[in-house]
Amino acid sequence: MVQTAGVTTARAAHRARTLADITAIGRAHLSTYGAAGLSLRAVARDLGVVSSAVYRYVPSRDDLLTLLVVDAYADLGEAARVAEAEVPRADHLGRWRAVTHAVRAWALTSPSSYGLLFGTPIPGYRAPAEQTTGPGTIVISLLLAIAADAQAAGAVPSSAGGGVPASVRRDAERVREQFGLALGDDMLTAALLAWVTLFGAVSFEVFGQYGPDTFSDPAAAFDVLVDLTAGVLGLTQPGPTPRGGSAS
Amino acid sequence: MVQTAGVTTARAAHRARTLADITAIGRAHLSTYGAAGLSLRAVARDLGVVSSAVYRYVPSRDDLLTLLVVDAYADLGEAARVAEAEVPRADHLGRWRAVTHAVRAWALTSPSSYGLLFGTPIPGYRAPAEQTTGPGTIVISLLLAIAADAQAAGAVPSSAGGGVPASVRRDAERVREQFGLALGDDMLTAALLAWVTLFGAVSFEVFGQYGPDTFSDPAAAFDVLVDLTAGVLGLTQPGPTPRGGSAS
DNA sequence: TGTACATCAGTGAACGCGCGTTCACTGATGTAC
DNA sequence: TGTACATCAGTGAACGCGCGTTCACTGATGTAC
Repeated sequence: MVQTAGVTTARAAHRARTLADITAIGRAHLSTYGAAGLSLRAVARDLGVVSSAVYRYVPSRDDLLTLLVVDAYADLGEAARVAEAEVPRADHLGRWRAVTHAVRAWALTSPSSYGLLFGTPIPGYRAPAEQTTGPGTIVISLLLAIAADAQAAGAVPSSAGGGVPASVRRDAERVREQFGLALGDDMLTAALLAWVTLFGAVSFEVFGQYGPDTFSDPAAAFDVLVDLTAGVLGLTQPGPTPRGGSAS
Repeated sequence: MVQTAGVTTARAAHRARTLADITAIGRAHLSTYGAAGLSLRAVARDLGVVSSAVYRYVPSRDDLLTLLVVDAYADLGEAARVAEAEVPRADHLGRWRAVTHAVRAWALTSPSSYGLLFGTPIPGYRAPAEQTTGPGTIVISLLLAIAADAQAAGAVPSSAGGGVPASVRRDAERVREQFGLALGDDMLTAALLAWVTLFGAVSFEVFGQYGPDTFSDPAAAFDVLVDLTAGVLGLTQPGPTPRGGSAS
């Protein structure tokens, strides 16, 4: 049985299970009716319970949405983390591919959850930052860590033709502090490009924005994009074990 | 007064105006209630008319959505076309910037229309391809035309590290035929990257996916991304008038 | 120019539906002594 | 181990609301002769 840590009464166990059921049903409804069509009454119906009963678990419809948002971020983050952890640390390109593939795979299996996180905002609903920033930050953290490791190993990113304007350099400084990573401005803007491209590509595919017959093999097209952005980052094939690569 | 071509009775003029009013109200409601919350009754109320009256103009709720989709695509396409037309033909980078800036500007002024086109699909609604493919294809056409001109003028795009797989090469061939443009595989994949990045960046900004304080000047960050992708395409500053650039 | 008929815009009532949320309640589970 | 009380899960009725769509209708506008 599912149990939370520590002492667990039958009541607490039941409560945890019911809450998990509600989340699961909510996620299913999300894909059928969309976020705007998510309804506590319909969830109650599927749970086999009278509509007012779910108010014992979820204070309001918007709180159910928040539950689903947090759940989705955690799911996505976990998928990316696990995939990335399986690749040798020194294989930066491999780690990069692992994260991007994990994001795409997760999005394709949970398109509506993906839409909840990265699609059109729901009018009248605002995800509470306190519960959201933690799990919502995992993927970008992984990407930036890889970029930092690659830079330390000597990777040279492309730089923007026009140079990096002052305002963006200041923003970059803040990001460096927030994540505690030593990343050059060029590497950071290259990582920004890669991040944006990753989610742009996944959105196009998941939301059906490519024409219906544009790609016979969307996975292959995705790989081309990933490799192109990896090139901008200066990531290369594993290469001979780098012992003590010189960082600038 | 607004008139359609040819003979126009007072009734026809009134009809055209009312239909335009319905579209305008629909667009406004889109931003307030979202696509899923768009309601014929609410539109009728704002139009100052009983709910059944709008059925004289729009056969159903979904048809109103289609009206808005087509309207939005046309609007976006027109904005991009006008902006691009103002730049000298030989200034490929300038044309590229014009299109990307126009897309971003349009999205920021009409976020909900942008969301309708490029956000989460609406469950149970599928835009009819016949009415949609024409106007929905303008932006990518403009971008590909610029890429083709740049290639003809000798621009050298970056190529993907792993090479372009066979399936994508076949897809590329189909795109070349569809648009009637002579574009190398590398240039085409670079254009794909740029296209995806453009809409990825705009979506992140319009949908509020960047953290709240990530960019003090989002326009500057956008420019960095555009310049980076322009670099991948091999676009450069205008340069001396190219008379008779050698195309392969 | 004048009349007779056809077309169309808008009305008002009705259909059957679903929604979020509150409230007083019953009965089961948990806890303190 | 046994009892008395507190906590909690779930019920059922009710509130007031909005929705899409259909239908028979009135009265104004357009057209053919």
